[in-house]
Amino acid sequence: MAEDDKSHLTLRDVSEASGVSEMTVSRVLRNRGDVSAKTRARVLEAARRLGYVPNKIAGALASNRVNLVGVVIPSLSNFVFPDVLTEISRGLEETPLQPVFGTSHYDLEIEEKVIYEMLSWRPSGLIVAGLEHTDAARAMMRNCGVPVVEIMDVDGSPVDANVGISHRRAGRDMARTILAAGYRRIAYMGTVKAEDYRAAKRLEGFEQALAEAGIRFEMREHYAGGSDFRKGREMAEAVLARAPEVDFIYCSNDMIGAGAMLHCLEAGIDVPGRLGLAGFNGIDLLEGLPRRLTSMDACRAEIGAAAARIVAARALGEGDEPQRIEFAPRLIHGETLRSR
Amino acid sequence: MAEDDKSHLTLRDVSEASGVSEMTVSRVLRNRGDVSAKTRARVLEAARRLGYVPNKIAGALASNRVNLVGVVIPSLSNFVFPDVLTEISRGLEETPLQPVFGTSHYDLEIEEKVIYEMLSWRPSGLIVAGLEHTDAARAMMRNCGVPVVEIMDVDGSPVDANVGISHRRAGRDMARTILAAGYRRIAYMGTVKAEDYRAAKRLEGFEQALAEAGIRFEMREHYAGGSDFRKGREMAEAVLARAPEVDFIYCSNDMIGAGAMLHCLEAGIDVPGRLGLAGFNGIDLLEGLPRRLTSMDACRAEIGAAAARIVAARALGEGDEPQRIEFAPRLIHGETLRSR
DNA sequence: GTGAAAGCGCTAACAT
DNA sequence: ATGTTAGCGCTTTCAC
Repeated sequence: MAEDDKSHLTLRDVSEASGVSEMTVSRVLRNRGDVSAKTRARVLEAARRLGYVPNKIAGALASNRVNLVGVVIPSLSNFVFPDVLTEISRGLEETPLQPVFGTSHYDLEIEEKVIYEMLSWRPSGLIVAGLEHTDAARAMMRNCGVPVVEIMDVDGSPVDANVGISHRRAGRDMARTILAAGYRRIAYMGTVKAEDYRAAKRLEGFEQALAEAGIRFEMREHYAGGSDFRKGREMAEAVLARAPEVDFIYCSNDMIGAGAMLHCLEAGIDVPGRLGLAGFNGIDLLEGLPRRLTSMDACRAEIGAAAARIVAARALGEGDEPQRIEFAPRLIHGETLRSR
Repeated sequence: MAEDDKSHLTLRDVSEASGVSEMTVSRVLRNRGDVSAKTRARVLEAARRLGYVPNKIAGALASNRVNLVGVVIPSLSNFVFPDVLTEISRGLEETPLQPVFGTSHYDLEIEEKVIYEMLSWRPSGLIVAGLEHTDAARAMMRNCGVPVVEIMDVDGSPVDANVGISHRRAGRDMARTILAAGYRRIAYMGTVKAEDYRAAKRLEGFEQALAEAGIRFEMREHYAGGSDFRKGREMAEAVLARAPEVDFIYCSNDMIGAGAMLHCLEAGIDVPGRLGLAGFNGIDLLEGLPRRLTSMDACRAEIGAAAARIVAARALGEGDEPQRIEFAPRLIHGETLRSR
């Protein structure tokens, strides 16, 4: 392996190996312009033989085109976001665009840094979860010159395009459904994370609908950290111990909702007769639990797909997608809400 | 906003706005070399005022340094990988390196393309799940000139560094544990995906240990697609209908293991007395199910952290990490294996 | 159909 | 402590 000492092959190496000018080699490798079949074959053969991998850094600088789409989400350890990412990737598959992910850990300062990092690569577009950002982040997004889509949430003022659901409305609708089913003594179990703006909006909408019916939460139980079955169990137990009159627990997400359900079934509590339960997100992985949890679909697949379409359309100048899309969260009428 | 028509600000703009040479502006923005406090302040002020975002494409080309680490995994819709990603990110946090993710959908051809794409950005390192790759992919990784860490699995020949567990051994150990507990009529439930090499290796190790005890599977039930509770339930039901004598079901992952458990409990089957169950991965989100599933920890947090350390050490030329690490998968002795 | 020249926005290396 | 020069590896543009 007495190769040259330079760490990477360049177009020039392929040019020399094939006896074709750099320019034509470049054309062949990008499938651009007319190149005779013979030349093309010579070039491809040389490139393959050498194991040439084009340098996109140089290409991007020269062409001022970077086929990357930055995607900024709060976290990966939450069913919701991998789903959205998967859908965004799928939506970008038929385009030259490639998603690049970054996470903010539900921290707007970190989010600002991540957005800055992403923009410094001059991507063709940006997809960011949520409508809450630092002023600096908002300014960057406004001035970056590429399409920006804020996703998941529509309750607020987007910088540019926006695709999501109204979490306030999701909370309100769920409350009305629960009230219509006859439940009256309602408790809440949710995260304490003030930075989970969407959960907070759902709660707000929920409380508003309760207020309209002249009702207030019997109690609210908060938790920190990740969401799992165990936490849901423990919290449900605590709620029922402290407020045994409660006849419904509204949970900020499906994991703790499912945990609560497991606790209740084990404790011999009649669900949904004596106690109703609801979560949020419509996690289908949970199908197969003893009872199907009543929940609300966050439309994350649709949101990811739509965001990908909008970015692709704007970045590639094709089609013209609507720039504001609000999906209607669909109630998933499981078996933890009595149907009356 | 009658700004200039050029889409992005350059160093030159900041230079002109601050009356400092481009070079010094560059130094300030990178915290390199000595710059007087006064000049530094002037530059920073101008940069902030203009909203300048450096162009990393140009910087990378000029410096021949790209602080990106490519991470290639099969899928995001599988608990395992988000976990590993999170740990890799965390491990890279204190370094200038940034992870960039790509998924192969368990397809080696796609994996090859993703690796090619990643390498074309000239990253500082590469982390790839698994030891199975196309020849072309292997060649690229061997010649790319940056550290490559293959993770998750150690049963095979790595191109460069390697961190993982032996899935063959994991399967063998689990089989021995099960046999030691007195189970003899064993069935398998797992994916048909031939591309899930690690699951296949576990199965292989498991069968080998069975063979050593003169035992063969009573039956094997395969499924396609994602893993969820429902699938585990349905398959367990099918297994027990067709082979009622079975006293243990070994499941290729925790999700279907948990589904099987839920089915058995509901069907009034004594677990683990009449029937034992085991999965793989040690998914802690599942804690809180009616029974704790016996499983095996895949050490994914340790693997992610170690891979990050190796890449960082090699890319930044600090420390010297071992280049081959095999973790020992730890048995999680749940409540679905009788302890005798 | 092919090639030569210029330059993308930065940074390394060398002045001063 | 600050400035000048050259050039990273490609693509654009224009000439042939």
